[in-house]
Amino acid sequence: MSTEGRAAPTSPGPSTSRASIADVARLAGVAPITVSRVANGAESVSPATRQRVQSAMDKLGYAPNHAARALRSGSFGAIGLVAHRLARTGESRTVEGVVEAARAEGYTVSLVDVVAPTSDEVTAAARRLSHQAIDGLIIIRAETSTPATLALPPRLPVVVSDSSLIRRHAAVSSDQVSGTRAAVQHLLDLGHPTVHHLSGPADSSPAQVRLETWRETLRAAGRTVPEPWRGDWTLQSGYELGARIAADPQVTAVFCANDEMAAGLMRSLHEHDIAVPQELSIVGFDDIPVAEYLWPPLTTVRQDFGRIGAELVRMVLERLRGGDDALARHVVVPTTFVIRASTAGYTPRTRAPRS
Amino acid sequence: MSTEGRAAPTSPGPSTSRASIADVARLAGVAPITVSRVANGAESVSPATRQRVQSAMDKLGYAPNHAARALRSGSFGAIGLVAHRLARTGESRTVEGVVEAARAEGYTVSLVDVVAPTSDEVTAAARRLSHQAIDGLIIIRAETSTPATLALPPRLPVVVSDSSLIRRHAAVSSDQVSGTRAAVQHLLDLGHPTVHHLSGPADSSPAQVRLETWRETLRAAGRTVPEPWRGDWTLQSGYELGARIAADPQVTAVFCANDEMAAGLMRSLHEHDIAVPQELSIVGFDDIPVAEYLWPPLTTVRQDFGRIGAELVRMVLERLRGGDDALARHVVVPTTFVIRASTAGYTPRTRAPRS
DNA sequence: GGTGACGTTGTCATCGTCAACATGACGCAG
DNA sequence: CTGCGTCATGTTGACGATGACAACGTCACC
Repeated sequence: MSTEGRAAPTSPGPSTSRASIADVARLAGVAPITVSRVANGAESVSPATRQRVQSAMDKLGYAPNHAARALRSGSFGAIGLVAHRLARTGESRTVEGVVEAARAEGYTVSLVDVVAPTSDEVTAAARRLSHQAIDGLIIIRAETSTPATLALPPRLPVVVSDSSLIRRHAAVSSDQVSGTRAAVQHLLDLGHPTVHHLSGPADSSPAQVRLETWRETLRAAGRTVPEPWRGDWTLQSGYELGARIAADPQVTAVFCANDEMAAGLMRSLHEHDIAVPQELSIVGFDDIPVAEYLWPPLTTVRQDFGRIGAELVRMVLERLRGGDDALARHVVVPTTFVIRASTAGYTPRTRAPRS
Repeated sequence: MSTEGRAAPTSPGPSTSRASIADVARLAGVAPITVSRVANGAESVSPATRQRVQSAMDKLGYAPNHAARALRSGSFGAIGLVAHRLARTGESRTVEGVVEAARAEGYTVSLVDVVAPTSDEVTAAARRLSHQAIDGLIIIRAETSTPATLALPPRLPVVVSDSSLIRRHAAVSSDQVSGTRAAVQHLLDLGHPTVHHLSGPADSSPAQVRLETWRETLRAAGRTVPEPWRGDWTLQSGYELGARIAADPQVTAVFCANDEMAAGLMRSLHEHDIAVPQELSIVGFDDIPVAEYLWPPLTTVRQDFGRIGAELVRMVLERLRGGDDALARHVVVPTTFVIRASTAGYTPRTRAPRS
């Protein structure tokens, strides 16, 4: 009497008490292990038994309990992903790349975001995730200005993208240097005396790289390096700085650290009646979908975010399975310089800006 | 001799054999349950013991095994999320909303995408997820044209967004009807004899709603209903259809089913030398960040994707905890009509299009 | 000094699955 | 008819954490 039937769901959480392997076994009149064998493609089960088990499973709507399976096997089939502001173009496309690559490998992705890209926040997020069930961890654009050591669970494979953590962890990054160089050189080749820069926020590692490379390229060409303007990646910041850029007739070429700021800038120049590219050339970065359809179509540096995502997954899984330390620690994904119509040969700006 | 020490990690997967609660207990000289108590904020543990356990945990880098915890408690602390083409604006912003809301509730999000928004694909994705450890499921924009029943695990709370599955599952959707009506009415109020429509793909439920509402609004106003153009949400499709729209001098007002297509269209009209809004008024849908910075700034219907994401999470958790069936089955999130500069009063188009 | 209350810590059992080993049935060669 | 291999199926136990309950020590109070 005491062992008969299933106990009422008194103790465990308010969970969905789904059918377990034992229920199926009872209904099919077999041992639990047989059900397990059927559920897993299985080795040697007679067709008759298999059939009986199968219909019992269907009848009860049985789905294997992943927690139990993970507990038993020690692996979860999931990769953790920490991102910041994931609705932004680069982020969301990288996330998409990660998710697609993970799916191809039979993994799902556990996503958490951080409110601010500080070291503490990322640590907290990683901890939150490691309390979750994950086999590896990907951190996208951890724009920590203070690269304190992240307190991560030991033995958890970690791969980061474009961040100041590159030195401490395996990493995937875009070839920002080549992209930036191509962009700046393109403008110089067009005859512009120098190239101004609308940079990203100071705490962003990619922004720093683009800024540095821009500076170096100008220096290498023996040009004067003007003071850069500091934006925050948003369209609005590009738009607002546009007023200052319009007011300075020295500026004939601007390399923007991303396409959004370039778009905001172009809009502002429109309003100030400055013709792009006749009076002022603009280059962006990222190649967001709308870049090609702006007016004029934006010359920019294309990043292959999908590939970055795929590489991130590949590296995590490599570490997961191999365990070897002889693995590549840093993969660089090439960028492509795309010339459209927002750049043109140098001509001095003559017209006074309209206020 | 046989029972002493831990067995070499022969049997279970190649997993990271992290320290277990037993290891910590041994090191601290206490029982496992005490470690458990310390790990969980705990009730009654003496400061001395707590301290000892804490340092043992730190020393071993202990992190609780979530699989075991989930197995015991029956809940996973994770919400499954199925999305399609998640790098698109609406999708990525909704995902961001979901992730933020989930974090606030202490949940993480398990993300999978589907290659195509078919019923089969979504079912497969959901199954893949339910093999994962999730407590509830959110399906974003399942644009199934054939709303066959999804074969989902029983008792798994499911909430969908903007899809043809609305009838079968709890749902959150934008108030597309009001938004569309406001957009079309705005153009009619400006004196345009009728309003053309650049619609989304036929298999998209939101596209259908916008199309239907546009049609009804025109009918209610007693206007002729022109044949709609069919796009596929992309900038490119808007751009390509732009040639035809430019060629038809009857067209003076176009309601586009999303901002991307509107942007593509505007670019095309630029090239055909048709002035927006003087000769042709355009309204978009979504209010993507760049909409405000296009030239001219785009009049559009703003969707509150963040709120949609938050509502999705709220409804899933409600179902998860309450279990009551007396819960709201359908939440509508308001849209906002944002008037900018891409619409103007009606004037007949006189100039012949260029080419 | 004995008794009970309380606060701390431990024992046992359990969640669902699956690897390892054990058992049983059957067939076939010698 | 015996012995052994083969295949299908069953039994046992362990993965790690933790709820229920028990046991222990300490202290206050009568």
